[in-house]
Amino acid sequence: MAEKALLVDRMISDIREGKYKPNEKLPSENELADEYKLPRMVIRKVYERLQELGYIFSKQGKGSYVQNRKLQIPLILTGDVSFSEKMQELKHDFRTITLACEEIDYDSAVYHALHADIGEAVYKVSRLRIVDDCPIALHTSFLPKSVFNNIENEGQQITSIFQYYRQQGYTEFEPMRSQLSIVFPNQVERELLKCPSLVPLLHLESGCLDKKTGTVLEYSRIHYRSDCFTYVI
Amino acid sequence: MAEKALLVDRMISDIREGKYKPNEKLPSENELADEYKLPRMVIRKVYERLQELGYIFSKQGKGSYVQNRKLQIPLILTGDVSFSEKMQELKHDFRTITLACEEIDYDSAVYHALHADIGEAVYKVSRLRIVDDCPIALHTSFLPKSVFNNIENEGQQITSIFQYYRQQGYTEFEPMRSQLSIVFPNQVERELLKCPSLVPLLHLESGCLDKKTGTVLEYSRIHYRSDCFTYVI
DNA sequence: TAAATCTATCTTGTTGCCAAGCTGGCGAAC
DNA sequence: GTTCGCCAGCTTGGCAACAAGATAGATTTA
Repeated sequence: MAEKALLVDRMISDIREGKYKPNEKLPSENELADEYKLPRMVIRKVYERLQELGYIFSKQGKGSYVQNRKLQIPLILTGDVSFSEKMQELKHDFRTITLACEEIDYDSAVYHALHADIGEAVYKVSRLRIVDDCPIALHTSFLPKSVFNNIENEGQQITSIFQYYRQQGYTEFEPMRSQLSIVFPNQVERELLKCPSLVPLLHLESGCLDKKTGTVLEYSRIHYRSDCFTYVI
Repeated sequence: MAEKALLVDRMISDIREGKYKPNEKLPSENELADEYKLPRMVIRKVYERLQELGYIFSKQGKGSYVQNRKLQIPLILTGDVSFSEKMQELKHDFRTITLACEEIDYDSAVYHALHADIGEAVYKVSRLRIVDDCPIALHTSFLPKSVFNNIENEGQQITSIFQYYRQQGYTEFEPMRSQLSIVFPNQVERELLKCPSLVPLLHLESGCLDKKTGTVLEYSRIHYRSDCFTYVI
């Protein structure tokens, strides 16, 4: 089965180097099987893997084709510039869809990060980041009602959290230490981000403090598609 | 085929939550197939996926078993503390194996990063980082001979690059801006890091300057196993 | 001639059967 | 009683034959 992994590596190199162009038809499974003297099932598994990694797509009865390459956006991970501002600087067609704004049940991890008590109301604001019509990040913010007391009405309108801070009178804020990890998308994330199951997501957990009072304004979890970004730290 | 992805998600949750303990035998393919009323091939694909993600292993004639979970090491990505020093602080059994120290042919990316001219000699030092007998990172440093003129003899002995800087008289240095991306391991990386093909690697590209003169001391590429770390930035 | 239909042959997708490996139990041999 | 060997029945692994979809060209039909 090492043959399979080797062939996958090779095909990915070929696609990245442009030996196969976007939308170009790849050799049929039988052709490749003959060429490499391997059973067709091995080639099938290679093609299935390439599909789930997002490099190709296959159509029954027709063949397998190279998928269009994704855009590569350089993204500054540190610093106190908001996501919206970062994107607009890069002159991409950027927009945000607010998926939900609702009060959540008690969750120890979230409440602990916000320094919130059990009784306190906390709102979850989920937003989908879309660049050039391609969903590229899922942004979930947790906001305490004690800090943003009209959140249930205003939450839907938020596109940039930093802008919202300023509207609420918090002009100087400070990002908290971020935790970064790599995960694979679950079903909901696969659907929202329109990505196959083997596209790793860069998961960033962070928060934001009010500089004056030290109050925790926000705790956030962001999932970035790792195939759309190069990150700068 | 959505059934497959769903089952994979579910089994991963079950394993992470400890519903299946390490080395515990999982239900046989036929048992699961009967339980979920799915063809055995679907279950087979689920188990194959879990294998390549490193969650389980299968033995022909015996069954499928839960893999021991990997250690989770919090790793500070920024800052000017060396990898060796970071590890020793965390009281892990840490060691480094130097795989190679050799002059490289001209490579535009490397030479550009080092501000080196075409004629100049550049050495590549490859090191494997091992924590608790588990290889967890592959560290490739590119060092110009003009800065480290006895590198061909001393390269094999380097375990900590920062220590080597100091030995060579560079006492104050400054990390350059790092680029971060997510990749899957190629064959060499799979073998060295002893990881299956679907463990994402966190690829960190960086460099180091001498603070006094501004000379580029080093350009480095590090591949971390993403399943062994949580990163702090 | 032109349009419709059929068919051969290519593609990817699916399935069921058999091979290979392991284990425990039964029974023959000593 | 003990040991060895055989075999039935489980496991995972692999493959070949078949199904289903697409298409181009020949054939039929109006």
